[in-house]
Amino acid sequence: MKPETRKEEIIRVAAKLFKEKGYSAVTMRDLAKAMGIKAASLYNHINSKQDILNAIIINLAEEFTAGMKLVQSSGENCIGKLNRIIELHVRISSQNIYGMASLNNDWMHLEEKLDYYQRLRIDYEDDFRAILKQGITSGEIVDVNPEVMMFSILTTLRSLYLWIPKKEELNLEELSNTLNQILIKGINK
Amino acid sequence: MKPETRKEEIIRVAAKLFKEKGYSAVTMRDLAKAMGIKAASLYNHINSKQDILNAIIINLAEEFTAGMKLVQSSGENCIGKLNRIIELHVRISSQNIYGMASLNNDWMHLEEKLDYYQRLRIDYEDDFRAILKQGITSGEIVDVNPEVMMFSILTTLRSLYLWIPKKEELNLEELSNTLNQILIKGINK
DNA sequence: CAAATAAACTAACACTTGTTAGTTTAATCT
DNA sequence: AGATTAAACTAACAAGTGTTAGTTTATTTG
Repeated sequence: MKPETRKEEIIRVAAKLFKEKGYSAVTMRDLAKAMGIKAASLYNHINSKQDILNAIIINLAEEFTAGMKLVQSSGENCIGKLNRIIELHVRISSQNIYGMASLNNDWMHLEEKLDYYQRLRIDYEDDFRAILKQGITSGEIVDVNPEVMMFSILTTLRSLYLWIPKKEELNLEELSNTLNQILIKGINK
Repeated sequence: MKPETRKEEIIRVAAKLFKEKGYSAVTMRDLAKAMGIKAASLYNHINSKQDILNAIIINLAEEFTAGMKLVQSSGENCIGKLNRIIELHVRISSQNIYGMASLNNDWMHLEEKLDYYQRLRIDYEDDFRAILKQGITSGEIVDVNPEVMMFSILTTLRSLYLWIPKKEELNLEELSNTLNQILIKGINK
């Protein structure tokens, strides 16, 4: 593990502040104070406030996309793929508690990167939906509206960051298993 | 139905803008432009930007609290109460698509009303948890970690506002039924 | 018609915003 | 030791912020 650069440190601290107050409510002076320096000094390391948000969100979105591609090529059946998607979200969310807040709540402030983010998001949902539909066709899962199924599962998974920090006693493997029971058993035939 | 006052109209339009960009990113000049007047004119009707947010969030939070009290006194069994809670969220969310965004994403900017809001929220979750635990004790629902169950169900219900507007073809009763199948069948014995 | 009221307006305020320019300090390389 | 570089600093900017004061306009009421 190479040590964190100053730029990475700024982005990490920014993500924490963005989670607490949202991107728009965090000023560069707030961020500087949290770093123990003056606002102008931040610009030795980053180009703009906007670039910090871009880095946080796009890195995460690409990580989810890469994870989905692995799931698709895993050769598992539908239920197995859904299990893997749950594990994917549990892992990324637990490693990026702060960044996930920006991904969920501040993506609309992306500006130049907005179109690219939305493309990744739509593709991810298309891939997810395809897995569900294939599972319905093959008779693996119950024939319920796949949009509602996807919404229910994805919303829960996308909000894990809100909840994981409150439950230190629960280990992540146990969390994956419990979510699997709750989210998947209800649609498994 | 009495006609909407100018103040109510401002709050309604503000909620819409808050959903699109978040409370902090919406300026009083943005709101005025959306109303077709100048920013200063808003103050003939409202006391402050803060008061608009308070009105949006606290009204909704109290509506949820009142709904939960009705569910508690309904005399239904655990599964029946959970069904009613789903219907409660579907109803309130579909009637307050914009306000629900503020409730979920901008509650941290409440200031004076923050403690009161958090009290309502904690009480609501305590009531919800009590229903689940009682269901586990009575053998009505599966013995899975009730925290994870509650998180999964509540997160989905709290995010309905994101999704209802995209699915005009799905009527609300059908939505309640489908959610009931997905969220509850997985924990029903 | 006169008076009262609701609701808009213009102008301005004190403060905060992201960012730039230029400079100083301390550590690292040759 | 001298040169380079990383990373902080002070000072300032132009624009935007929520809000207030005082005024005008149009509608409603007595």
